[in-house]
Amino acid sequence: MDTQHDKSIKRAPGGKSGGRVTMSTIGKLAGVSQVTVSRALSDPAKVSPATMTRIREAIEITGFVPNAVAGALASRKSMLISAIVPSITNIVHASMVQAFSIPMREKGYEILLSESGLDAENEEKLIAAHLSRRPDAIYLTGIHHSPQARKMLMGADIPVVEVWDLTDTPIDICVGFHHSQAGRAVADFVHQSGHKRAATVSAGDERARRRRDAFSNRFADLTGSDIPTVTFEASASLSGGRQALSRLIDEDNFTEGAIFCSSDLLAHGVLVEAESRQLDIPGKVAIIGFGDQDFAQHLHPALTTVRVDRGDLGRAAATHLLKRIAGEPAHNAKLDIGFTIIKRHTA
Amino acid sequence: MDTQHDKSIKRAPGGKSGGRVTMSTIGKLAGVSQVTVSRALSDPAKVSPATMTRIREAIEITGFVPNAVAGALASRKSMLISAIVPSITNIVHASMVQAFSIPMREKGYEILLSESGLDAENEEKLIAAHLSRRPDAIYLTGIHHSPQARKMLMGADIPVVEVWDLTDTPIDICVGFHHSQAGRAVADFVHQSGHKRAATVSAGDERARRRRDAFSNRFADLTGSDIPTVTFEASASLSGGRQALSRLIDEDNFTEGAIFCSSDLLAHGVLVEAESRQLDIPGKVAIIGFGDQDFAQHLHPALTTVRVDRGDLGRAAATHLLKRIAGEPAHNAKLDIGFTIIKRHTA
DNA sequence: TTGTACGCGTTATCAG
DNA sequence: CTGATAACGCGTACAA
Repeated sequence: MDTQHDKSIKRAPGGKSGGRVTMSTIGKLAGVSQVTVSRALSDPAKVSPATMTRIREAIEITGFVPNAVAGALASRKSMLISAIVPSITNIVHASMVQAFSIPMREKGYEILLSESGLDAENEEKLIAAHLSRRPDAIYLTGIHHSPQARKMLMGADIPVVEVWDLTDTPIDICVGFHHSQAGRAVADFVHQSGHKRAATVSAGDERARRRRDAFSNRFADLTGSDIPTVTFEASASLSGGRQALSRLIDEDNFTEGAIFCSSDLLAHGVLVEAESRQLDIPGKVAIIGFGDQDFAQHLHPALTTVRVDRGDLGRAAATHLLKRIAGEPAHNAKLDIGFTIIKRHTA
Repeated sequence: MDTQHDKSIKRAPGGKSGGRVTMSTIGKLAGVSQVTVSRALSDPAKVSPATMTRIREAIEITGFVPNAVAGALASRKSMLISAIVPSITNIVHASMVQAFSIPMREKGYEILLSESGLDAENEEKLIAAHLSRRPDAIYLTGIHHSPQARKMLMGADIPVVEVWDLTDTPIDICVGFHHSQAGRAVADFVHQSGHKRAATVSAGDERARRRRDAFSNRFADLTGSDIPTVTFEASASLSGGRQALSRLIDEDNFTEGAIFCSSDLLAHGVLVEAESRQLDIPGKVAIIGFGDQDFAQHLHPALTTVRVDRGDLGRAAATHLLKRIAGEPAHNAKLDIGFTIIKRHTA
């Protein structure tokens, strides 16, 4: 169709008006070669102050912005980090990548961010798309990836950090905590608080289920009781929590015991519903959330929950990745960031 | 004499197993040239089924992932969209880019996302960094950018969409609403509800201030009263809201009237503090938030607030950008997405 | 349907 | 300190 555009560009090695401005353009203006411009930008100490000045001026008047695409191709370094998270609107993951991004950005890396929606198949496609941009490293959420994804990852030959979970067989680096451990710890906690019954309210994602199951199994071992559960396939919401408690009460006749929720949001919903039913908290019904979000401590009564330091986690992921990028062959590194049960007033 | 390809492959220094696999590699394996591989990938219909199969096999066994960096350089299309938001952990912006990303991703675009932290100088650096990767378009938050940033943006000659605010002089496309209009509307609303006094609790960012000032000016015009205010330079938080009300009461002797907060989070804090002081809501103290976040409707009493449809906004931004990318010369497009006051039980 | 030649805008490697 | 020249891996004419 419009070959005019192409032509004008091909023809433009000398032209500049509106045409692309490259290092050659700058060089011409400053009376040096393109290579010198490149050096001036990457290592100013290697060019004479005089030419440096002229180059600066040329850049200033043209508004030249170096083409990092060409740079990446030539140097085989993209200064790009690929990151894949389940959802960017989920504060858990948003705050982890945020913490992760800061040190990376300081080192000159940019972040290519995509959302997998917790779908392994979709994640695989995203990994392929990201890998095609030749990132210098990749940040993944969780430890479960399709076989094909793993293969591509290994083949890419770049550092990989898997966060928010732990495994004995990481692709490369792994920074997180054991979700099942957290579930068991909560079970022990509520059992020691004297509760004889328990229930769970959980989102459908794999890690939430793992916490829930670990909790249920441990609590069952401890008390012999069976543990009713409400699971959402959709994403967690406050109203979901309210409905969950209603179902627990109306369908499972659960009117006394501890309720372990897979997120503070769900816990908040359960709390709201419990209050509207004027249940005694934590006397008869105890509620435990997960995540220790900002609002948790301000609810009435303040929410007992499980805290994982997402800032630390993200920073640790960055630190380890940076080391690997720098050449340190720290394969199969595992870092357990742990968790803390924050006892407040709902349990 | 241009046997570059052969040379480069033979030359592969340290030639080990993990040598880079390119389209040439695939071509060799499939018995075709590099171009045919390129075509097979971009337009399968243009190669014979037989070669297509052989190429597929070669790709399969090598785990080849096309190099989009080289592709972008050659085609002058990066299929990359640059996005700059104040903060990724702010649900307002996270949900807008999320909505924006979906249609973009569907069209094959990837998102390069960075956080400016509401700092214009930092934003300028980010814009430069992003522009160096030659994105096909750019998504910016807000309408205030440094002169240098504007210059670079104009020079980049790519579609630009500015969201979450409105101006008569957009760089290119603009999708948002008038913050001052929202502030005035809230002033009218509380005035009509019969309040004779008002106060504001606001974060320090420019748009929040604009809403606050419009509110204050209008309310002052309407009632002649002066409007005490608490402003945070730090990011808004629930505890900030609590402190704000304390200050309003203790320092400004504000015990009756409407309080317009710059976010639901701050409003929640004010609400919590008001309840702990057992103030009559909305009888004596009315509280209006901003954002209509998920939790707003579930608070007790449910929070009256201002809603802006961020999903619509993000999608609209994507739609318009896509059109511009497709060649539509819709310069200086403005789209007012509007806002709604959601009356609930705090005002 | 397939291939050749070349350019995209840098960095890397040598020379000078 | 500066400059040729060759990659980097792919798309885009144009030919065959």
